[in-house]
Amino acid sequence: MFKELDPLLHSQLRLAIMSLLISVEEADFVFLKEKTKATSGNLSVQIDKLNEAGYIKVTKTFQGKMPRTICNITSKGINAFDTYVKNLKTYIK
Amino acid sequence: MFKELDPLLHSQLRLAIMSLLISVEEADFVFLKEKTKATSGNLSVQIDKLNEAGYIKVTKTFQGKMPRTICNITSKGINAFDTYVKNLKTYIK
DNA sequence: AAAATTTGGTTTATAATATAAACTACTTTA
DNA sequence: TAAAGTAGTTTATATTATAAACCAAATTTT
Repeated sequence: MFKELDPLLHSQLRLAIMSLLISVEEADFVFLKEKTKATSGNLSVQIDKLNEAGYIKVTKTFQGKMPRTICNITSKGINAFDTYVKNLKTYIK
Repeated sequence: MFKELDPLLHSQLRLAIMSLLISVEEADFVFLKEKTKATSGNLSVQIDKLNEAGYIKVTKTFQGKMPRTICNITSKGINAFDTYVKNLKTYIK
């Protein structure tokens, strides 16, 4: 019947982040913030959660003198996203 | 870009309830409980929320001597569900 | 016919989550 | 050098989801 929905992905902002990362393979904090229209605080927290779950990889560098946070999706993340979408379809079909 | 997801529908259990009601047009508490595998308490609360939003109509009757709670989806509910699905696709496409 | 169990729920307490607001540290501009 | 901007993080709070406890009536068991 209905499949379980990964609670980590069943969140509007985290899903948006993953959706972006799956298509671009690399995005920084500013880019994600613009695209998702999220506040910095919310974005920061949700990036952390995805990172801790191993769904994305976060690299903190400096662009000249300014900090820069780069995110990439991992294969684990791609997998989780695909499964989430598959399971979601049991609800909306 | 990404469309807003109705928070009332972006919940695993409420989405499952709506998904069921959209296909059967009438279901009682026991049926919904079986199909969703939810606990009674959780189901009771979520039915209330959908009812208060006007997404479903709840009718409490008696089946012989036992109480029976019947739920139907409303046209407002059908609309909200359709919009939710449409908006969701901006994330998973 | 009591006692125990089941049915069909509701209410309440608690844990988890999302989000905004406040803050930090540094840089650039006036 | 003071004000404003950038790129975030931390913390506090409001919301949500969920489970546990409860209730009233019906049914079954002993």
